[in-house]
Amino acid sequence: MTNIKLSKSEENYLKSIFNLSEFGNKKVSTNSISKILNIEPASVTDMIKKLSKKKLIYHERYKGSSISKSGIKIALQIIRRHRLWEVFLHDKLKFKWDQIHELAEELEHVSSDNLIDSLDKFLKYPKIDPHGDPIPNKLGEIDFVDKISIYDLSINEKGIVSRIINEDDEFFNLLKKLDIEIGTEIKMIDKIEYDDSLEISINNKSVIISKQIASNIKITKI
Amino acid sequence: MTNIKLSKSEENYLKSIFNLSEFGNKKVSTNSISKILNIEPASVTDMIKKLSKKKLIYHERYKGSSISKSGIKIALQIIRRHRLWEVFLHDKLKFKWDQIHELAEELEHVSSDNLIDSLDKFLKYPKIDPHGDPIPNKLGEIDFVDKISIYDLSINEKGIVSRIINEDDEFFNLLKKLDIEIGTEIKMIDKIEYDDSLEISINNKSVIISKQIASNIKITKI
DNA sequence: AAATTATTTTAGACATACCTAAAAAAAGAA
DNA sequence: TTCTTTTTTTAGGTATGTCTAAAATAATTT
Repeated sequence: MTNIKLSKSEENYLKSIFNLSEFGNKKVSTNSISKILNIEPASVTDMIKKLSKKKLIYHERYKGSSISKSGIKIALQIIRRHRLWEVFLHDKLKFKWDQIHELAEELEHVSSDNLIDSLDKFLKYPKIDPHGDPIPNKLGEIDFVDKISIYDLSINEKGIVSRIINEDDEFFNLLKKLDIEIGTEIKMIDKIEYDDSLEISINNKSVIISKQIASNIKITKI
Repeated sequence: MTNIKLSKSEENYLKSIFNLSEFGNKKVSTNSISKILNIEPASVTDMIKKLSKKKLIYHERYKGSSISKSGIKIALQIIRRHRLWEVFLHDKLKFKWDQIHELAEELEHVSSDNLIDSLDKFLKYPKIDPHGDPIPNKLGEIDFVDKISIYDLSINEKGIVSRIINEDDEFFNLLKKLDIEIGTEIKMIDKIEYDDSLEISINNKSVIISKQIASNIKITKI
């Protein structure tokens, strides 16, 4: 493996490009990278040239960028590091759910394979992070689990909360109040056509959640 | 507290200057910093100017630098972070003794008070790192323990290994073979005048260690 | 005390990763 | 299709942290 050590910036760009590309399937515009990283488009163009030269992405002038095989491989390792640190921060250091992302963003750039593999072992090889996102293994492989919208449950069907998409503070507090977190069992009681809200049961208590909340929660059927 | 966020480089310089200054008591030469950090003296001069402007050190042209009160405060926090990560790497991730320094060197620059305090709690507020060096608390206070040379034990007196100074691989392997690590109980059996070697007892087995080895091991009497 | 050597600083460069302003190309609207 | 708007790139600039070569100062030797 050609293991060139990337700078923190290069890693951040590569991760963003990977995320925007939907697993390498879509071309990514310069502007979209600019927006995600909060860096001016002109600077993004500079970095695109740099990553292209390293064959981590392909780029055609004025036509957007796509991530290469080796780019994907590296991006998955960065994501692996990020998510393992998130598990550590949440499960071991007892950080709240909405505080771990920022810290993991720093820790992910401390990149020793040895360190990450030991951390993985220490955490007992977790498959998902505290947001319900899957953690790539050493080889970059991901266990895909069928995640469906909460809407896809029929009346009286049950599911387990497996991913919570939104990350802001208010949303987090709301979910806490509702006793919803990753792993929570949910049963569909009723679908209210009028405003697309849902009546669901959590720990045998029935609550009504709005369309907006429901659409940010993914589940796996059981 | 004026909490200016320092760059990784600035932190490394400050830590080195603190270490060279013997707790702020000695002036530090540009050349000594240069040697420790493996950076040319000209570059060190540049950084000295920068840290002076921030009042973290004092500097008189051609006369050396000394670290300020606020510089010491920050240096101790960097050292705290470093040593806590070392405990984590050693005790939790099971890294060997001689591998932890390098990794902690990276992790120490991820500087969130919240993170470090949580790590401290998770590790149950350790007082010393795996090398036996004391860990400053949140306020920068250090528990000084009387560390004496192994030579100061009289015949039949006992002590606990509390610090191992040297860090190279060979020395580490030697100590492992002798079953000596931080916390090991040692009893003085005999002092051999001829070559200043010592006969000591470790776990009831008697061994002879050379002057060179003995001088790199500190103990506390019990 | 003068000469030599060592240390420290200045001066001028360079790479990285940003920026702004303006030009070039592509996309959308009239 | 031509005009307008949006996107992307180029050109030139800045701060950080490093470098080398040369000058200034301090320390040591003769």
